[in-house]
Amino acid sequence: MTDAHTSPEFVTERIREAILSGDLRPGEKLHQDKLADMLGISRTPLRTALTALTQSGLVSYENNRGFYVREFSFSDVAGAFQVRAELEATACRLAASNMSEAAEQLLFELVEEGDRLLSPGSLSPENLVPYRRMNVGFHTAIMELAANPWIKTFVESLHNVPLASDRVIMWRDFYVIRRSHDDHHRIARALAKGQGERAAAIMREHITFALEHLHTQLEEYPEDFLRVPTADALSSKTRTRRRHRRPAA
Amino acid sequence: MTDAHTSPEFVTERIREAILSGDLRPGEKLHQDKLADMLGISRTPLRTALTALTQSGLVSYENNRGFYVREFSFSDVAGAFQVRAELEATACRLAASNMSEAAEQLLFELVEEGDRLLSPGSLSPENLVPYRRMNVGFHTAIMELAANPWIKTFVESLHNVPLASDRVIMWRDFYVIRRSHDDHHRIARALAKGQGERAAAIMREHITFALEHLHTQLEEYPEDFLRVPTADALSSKTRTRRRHRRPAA
DNA sequence: GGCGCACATAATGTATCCAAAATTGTCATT
DNA sequence: AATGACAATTTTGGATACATTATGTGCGCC
Repeated sequence: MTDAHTSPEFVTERIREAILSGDLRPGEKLHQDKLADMLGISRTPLRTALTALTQSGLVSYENNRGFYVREFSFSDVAGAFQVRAELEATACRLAASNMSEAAEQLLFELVEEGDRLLSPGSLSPENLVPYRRMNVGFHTAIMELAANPWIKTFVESLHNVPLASDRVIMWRDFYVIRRSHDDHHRIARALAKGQGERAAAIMREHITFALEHLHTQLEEYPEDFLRVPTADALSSKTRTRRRHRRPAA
Repeated sequence: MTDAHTSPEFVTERIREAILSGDLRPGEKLHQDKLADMLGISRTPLRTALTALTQSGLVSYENNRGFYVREFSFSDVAGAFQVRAELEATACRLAASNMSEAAEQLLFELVEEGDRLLSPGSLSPENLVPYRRMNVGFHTAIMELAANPWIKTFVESLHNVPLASDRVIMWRDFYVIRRSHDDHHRIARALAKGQGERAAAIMREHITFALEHLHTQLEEYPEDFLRVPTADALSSKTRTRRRHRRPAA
């Protein structure tokens, strides 16, 4: 079991994963009875999960017509990168004024961790998850140093936009990764020296380029991004709940 | 009546108003039974409203302990202004590339409307609401011209931070308003000429100054911001629903 | 007299039930 | 055969009942 304590919390995460991973397809109707059955809960907690997801933008809702997996256009994705670039650039600017010994050290440790993972000259599949963790950690650390909770909040919600999340990255071309991690180096150094504006500029470009690169990748290898939904990804491990049954007819 | 069609939508708005206006005080416990009774609905739609408000940040929630009106520190408010300044500045930069005849005209009409309202040399109380509408309209128009839905989404959610919303403004000093509206003039002109970077700079300062001014106002006239909750602001106009009652006690 | 445990109470969380709305399918009419 | 109205069915929305978790109180024990 995960450490989510109440079922809405739990199933929210579950459904979010299903949507981001493509198991639930954009536009698909989220049938309350069926979903509740699959997840082994009743409709009440499911509905709270769905309204939460609606607010966070992953799900759309129409009055008396129910919930649907929200569809994102490429322009939505592009917009998410644009805003993320600005927000994280701002985070750099702010973080520069809040640097401490400990903060500096944390950033450099993360960067070194990245160096270790990339040192073989390629990113092996088993290092992919650690690298992603390092990457998320680096960006998160800066947003926390910025000491402005809104930045982190909004960036997190942008990570809910399917292709804008860090789960899709460009592992095809090692040079791109290396260069991207080089940005991390420079950002860390700039922050350590209190060069907030410089760090911001590098960060803006760091993210802007990621969008550009995603765009070219999408055109060259579109199949990489069309996830085929696995059959019954949502069926719960717990026995499927026995539903109310009328005595007889 | 508002045009909210379903009861969660309706009561969400109702509770949001109550919180932003100060009728529900920061930190106050949101008792489900009592609130549902006051609003004349059952706990089910109330809970969906509360989870929605939780997601949008106005309400906090603890597992099995219920909902509370979220408390904001001044630093939260300041952070909201900071981020809003960046987001709306970005909106200007983007809008500059999307200007059309109609867009230009819309902005100038809004600015002229503001001129009319300020022409008496002071802002009379009955013009306060129209001026606020004009102001919101102006900022919204630019965000829409930016054609990046995330900006508008996030800025709207920042307006949920009590003192960061446009409902609190500095009507004490007419010169401040006049100068603020002068910013609108310059922003409109800059955008019309395609000077995105200039518009962005003005907008950033426009909002940054609003924070600074709020800060000084808070120190000088703190009583203006301590709203005394009206006795039973939430009791519904419709007859209060008769709740389940135990036989006797 | 203070601390802690146990029970009572109250409030939250979830399931079920009922009502209202929407969708679908059928039939009659043109 | 196509279209529109109407009925049947499905599905959602809301209310209530039930279960579970927190909390407050009192009693006993140390």
